[in-house]
Amino acid sequence: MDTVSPVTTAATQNEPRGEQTRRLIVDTAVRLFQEQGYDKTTMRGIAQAAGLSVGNAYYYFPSKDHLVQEFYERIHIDHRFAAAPALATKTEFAERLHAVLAAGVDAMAPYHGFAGKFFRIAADPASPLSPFSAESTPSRERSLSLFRDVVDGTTTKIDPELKPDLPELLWLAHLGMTLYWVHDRSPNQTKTRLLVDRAVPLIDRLVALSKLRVLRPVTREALALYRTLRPSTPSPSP
Amino acid sequence: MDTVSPVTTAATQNEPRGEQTRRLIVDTAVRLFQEQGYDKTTMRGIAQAAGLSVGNAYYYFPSKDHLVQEFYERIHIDHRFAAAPALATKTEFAERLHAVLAAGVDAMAPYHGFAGKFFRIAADPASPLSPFSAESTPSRERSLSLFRDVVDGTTTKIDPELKPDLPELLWLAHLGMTLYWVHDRSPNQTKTRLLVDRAVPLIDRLVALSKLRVLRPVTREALALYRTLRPSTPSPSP
DNA sequence: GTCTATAGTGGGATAGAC
DNA sequence: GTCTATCCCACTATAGAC
Repeated sequence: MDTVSPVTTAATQNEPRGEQTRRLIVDTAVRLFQEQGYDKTTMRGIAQAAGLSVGNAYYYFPSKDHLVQEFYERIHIDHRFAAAPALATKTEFAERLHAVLAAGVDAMAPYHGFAGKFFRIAADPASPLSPFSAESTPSRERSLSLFRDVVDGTTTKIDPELKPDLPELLWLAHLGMTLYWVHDRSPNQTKTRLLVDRAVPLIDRLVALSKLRVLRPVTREALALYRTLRPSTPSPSP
Repeated sequence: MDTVSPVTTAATQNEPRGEQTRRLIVDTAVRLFQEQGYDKTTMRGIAQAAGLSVGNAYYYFPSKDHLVQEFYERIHIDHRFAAAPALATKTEFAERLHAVLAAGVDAMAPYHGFAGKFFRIAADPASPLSPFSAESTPSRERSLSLFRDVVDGTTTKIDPELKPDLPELLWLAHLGMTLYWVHDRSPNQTKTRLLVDRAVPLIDRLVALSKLRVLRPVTREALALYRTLRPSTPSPSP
């Protein structure tokens, strides 16, 4: 319901020179995006509100789109924060997964209003902001580690054939959930929350069933296919 | 390998006046997009190359983005065309589905170069070009009908509980395939084609297995969840 | 209803002085 | 690192020709 966000971007002590300016720009941008939406917030507006020149903003961020990447950062921090307690205490796979996904929805909630806009940006595979791009490897890696944590920290028995790929598969599921969330117009994103509540037990059951004799060949083939076709680590841009 | 495209946009006989201009604009735009990409093609450029004024282009298309919607149209026509023979002759579910998906990849192939750009546009849920928007209902409906055709025309026995939702599910799978295709940098989109070749038998087996006793509850729950959460028909914009 | 010409607005991005 | 000035382009407005 209310925000989980602990992201106060203070701590302005003993900092590399431009770091303060950088933060000032991001803070202002984030605020304006929330107040007026992505499109109506102009670079001029951001610069003015921050008491800087436009050129200066571009000194730190090569494009307006790049300011969006800062959201990923902040959302991820909130996400980890909100998921931490459950990851530290729960041991069952389903519980851990549910906690992380639900925490994800909570972390994103404050930005739902203009989520479509930054989703639009992320959707372009040529964009450095695509979740699959080389440039976003660090943030992707951080996000992935959450799901590694889900898998590694559980006492639930998991098919050893599936286990190595499971974190990445869950991360993709999380991406899918986000895709649904972006399109979810229900109040407070109730439908996405319902999706999490009901999809997690399903996934849990599927993971359990994957060892089943009748399903074994299908599981094997699906996994093999995934390994063949999964996006390879992108080479850094030239 | 080579293009299937039969879309010669001729047939310029006895046509409502503006229809020719409209087509001229689209043809020019498509050509320029292919030659120089979406971003580098300007409205000025399109107008000039077509021998028209900018204002005239805007008379027919409210925005540059709207020109992209014409692609969907053309791709769909090519798609139907390429899929038609198989749909008329094959009777097995897997064969029919494979034909339609493979035809889809072929139909999109000529535009892969800048697919990311028009995908970016479609990704914004607020955009009228989103595949889920009210404004694109006709094109979505046309696309859906292809998959209805796949299901209705098969002699393969399909679980009656699944059958009514299957076309929409396949359409979503097609969307997913497109998402993969957009990110597929392999030459001639080999990986997407491989995905189709290997995913279709998997889907086929899953559809067959869905009746299985052990799986029945999972199938039921998954379907129920899908029905609850699937995007409702969007209300027309105010 | 179709089309031209022209002038103007606003905003993303850049060059180059300081 | 910061600023000012400038460019380019999507898009709008308008006034009028066919």
